[in-house]
Amino acid sequence: MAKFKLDEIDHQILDMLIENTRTPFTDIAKKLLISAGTVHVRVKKMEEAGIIIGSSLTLDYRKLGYSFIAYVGVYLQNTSQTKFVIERLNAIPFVTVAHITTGKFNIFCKVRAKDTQHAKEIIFRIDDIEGVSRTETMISLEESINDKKRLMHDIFNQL
Amino acid sequence: MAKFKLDEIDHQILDMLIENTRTPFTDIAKKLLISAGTVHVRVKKMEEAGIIIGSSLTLDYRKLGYSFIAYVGVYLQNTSQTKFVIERLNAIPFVTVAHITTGKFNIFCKVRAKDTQHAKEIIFRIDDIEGVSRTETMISLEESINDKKRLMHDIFNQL
DNA sequence: GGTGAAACTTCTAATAA
DNA sequence: TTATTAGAAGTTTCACC
Repeated sequence: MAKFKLDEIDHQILDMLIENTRTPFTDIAKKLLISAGTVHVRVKKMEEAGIIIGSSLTLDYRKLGYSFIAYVGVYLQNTSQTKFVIERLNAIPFVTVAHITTGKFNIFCKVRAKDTQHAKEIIFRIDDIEGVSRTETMISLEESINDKKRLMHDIFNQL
Repeated sequence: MAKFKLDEIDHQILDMLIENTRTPFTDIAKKLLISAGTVHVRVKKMEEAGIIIGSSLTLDYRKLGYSFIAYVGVYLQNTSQTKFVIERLNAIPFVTVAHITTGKFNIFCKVRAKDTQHAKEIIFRIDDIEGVSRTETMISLEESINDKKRLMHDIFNQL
């Protein structure tokens, strides 16, 4: 995967858009002392380059009644079953993230649920997938850090 | 945390905006056979209710040279150190997520890095935090599932 | 609640520098 | 690459259902 070169202006534009996707280009232009047209052209280029994949809303799932987060480590009987198990995981509602991993677990996933009862149902469905030998659940008591914006800063402040 | 009641229209609006935050309200209105003003008012209400917290860009960090993802389980010497350790974690660049958890680990975090060398530096910084007894790293070989959009569907298709 | 239209703001593409 | 500009498009408000 090729590394794409962004300059300071691109960085600032991304910074403002990461904070709020709907920031008007005119506002960005004013702040960076460039024209709105330039902002438009640069954003378009970053989209074409595939740097900007898309945009999404951040919702408060707790307010929708979904306050429960757990990470579930999955042990497989055999790694050849990985692809199959991922497919099955993908079909289980409320499994929002899954990674194939090295280390302790073969697959590692994130579950969002209403409460412990609801989470139990989801985790049991994971346990029941053919090829899963056992799972280990880590319940989140608090999401203490979750900061996309800072990652951008970290990337740009690297030497 | 109170549960907020969203109707089918709100749901559809969120669905379209989760897919692309910049979807014009006029497009949404056309599709849902309501007026753009209504879309505007409903979005504003969801923002005021705190359901919509904000919006953010989705970037391809691999294209920026950051292809490495790892999850790090942190064991503490004593849970009373949790708050302190979280603060320290927050000061380490490229630690993008951290949860306080029950189960195996006391704290669980996600690291985004350039490569294994870079990741090593970050993980060593985590190991060095006072109060951390040891860590366990799970390297992501593949992010197989990561779907916010589906979560919304799951929530709305619940009985 | 919702609508439709007016007033206002922003976007976008073409042209020019 | 960037700036300007002007027409197109989108947003937001408001009087009225």
